Amino acid sequence: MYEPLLRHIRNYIRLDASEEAVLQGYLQTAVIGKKEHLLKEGQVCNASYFVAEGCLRQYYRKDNGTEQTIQFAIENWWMSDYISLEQQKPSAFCMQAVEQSTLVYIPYSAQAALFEALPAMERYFRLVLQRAYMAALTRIQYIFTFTGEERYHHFQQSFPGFVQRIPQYMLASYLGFTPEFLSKIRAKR
Amino acid sequence: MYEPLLRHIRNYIRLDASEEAVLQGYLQTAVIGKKEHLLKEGQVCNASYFVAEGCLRQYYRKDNGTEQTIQFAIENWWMSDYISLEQQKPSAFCMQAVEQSTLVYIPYSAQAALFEALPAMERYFRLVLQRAYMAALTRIQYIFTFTGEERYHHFQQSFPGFVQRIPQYMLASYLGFTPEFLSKIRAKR
DNA sequence: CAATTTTCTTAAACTTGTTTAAGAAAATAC
DNA sequence: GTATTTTCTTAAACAAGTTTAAGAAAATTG
Repeated sequence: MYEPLLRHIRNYIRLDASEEAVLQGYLQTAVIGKKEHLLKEGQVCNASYFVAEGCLRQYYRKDNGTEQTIQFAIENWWMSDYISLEQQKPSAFCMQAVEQSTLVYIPYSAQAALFEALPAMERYFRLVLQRAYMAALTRIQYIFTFTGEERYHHFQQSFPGFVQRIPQYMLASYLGFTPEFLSKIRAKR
Repeated sequence: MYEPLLRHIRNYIRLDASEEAVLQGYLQTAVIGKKEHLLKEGQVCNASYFVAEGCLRQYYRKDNGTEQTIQFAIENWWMSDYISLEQQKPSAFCMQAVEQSTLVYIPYSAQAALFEALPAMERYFRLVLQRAYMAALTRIQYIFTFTGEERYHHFQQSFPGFVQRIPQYMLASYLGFTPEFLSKIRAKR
């Protein structure tokens, strides 16, 4: 169950077998069903989640009532609302399973002790966050550089197969347009 | 010269006086004039820069020749292309001083040794990157939730005075629209 | 301070994507 | 396996923001 995460960590830092055992002492696992929530707006986020299998999304509700997806997390991605987590304040976001998902997570209550016990994990998360940050900037770049249609085709090429896993309205909002417009794009082909 | 950075670090971790002295051994400072570049597209990024005074921006050139600003860094912000830095590959971005700026920076050549000498700095950068990542996600949220005009007014309220420090075409591209449209917005008042 | 370059403004025609509303197709629940 | 809910499609009128082009105002340079 922990193996996907351990494999991911090994790409960034070296932990010996005893350290990996210590790490597992601070982790929890969970299987969450489709459409179940890990976090609802107004709640305090109390863990960082690693997707071992499945898919999560982070979204919020706009004034007009529609849901705006701001991120997906597929296999080997971490997801959390780090602002809410770090400051223990209510989140503006929701986190939901797009499909049944297997998660490994660090409860907020265990986080500080984990970093004390295994300082190398600070580096791991520094590098994970560096990547996530750069991915977010790249996304901003795409939003400003390409039209909605171009972003859709690019997404489809970058994550072939993934488009089939999620409802189109979620993808449309992630790409920054309406489901109606996505239908229009698809009708062209 | 190092004081603004040391003050910033003290918000996140504790370093004693001797550790702060060690830290300074890995840092460099520079004063850079308006419009000078720290990085041009195609070059490998070779440092992370902390703005002690002044303002930097990160941008790239779109196909149509216009410059798209993706980030500003004002006092107490770090800026780098972490992808280019970490992988030592050519950057897609440019980094430029918007006004004369005083910088403290970590040369890539010193980075690994700094983290070995002061592991607490791993935590500092983990937290700095966490914030930067969340700021980028919040920005994506704003882009999708508000119209250009709303984003302009919101930016003006969030950073009063800053709007006066930068050319309008830079702000327009940061906010995701043309300078002509910004003129239109301003004409309304 | 005169000359040059950079930045800002205005306006009309145009493009991209939204809104509204209705029906069709899939998926899920009972 | 029928009923219900969820998701997807179509189309027309509309809104937000772009493009093009020209001139005006500021800032910078010599």
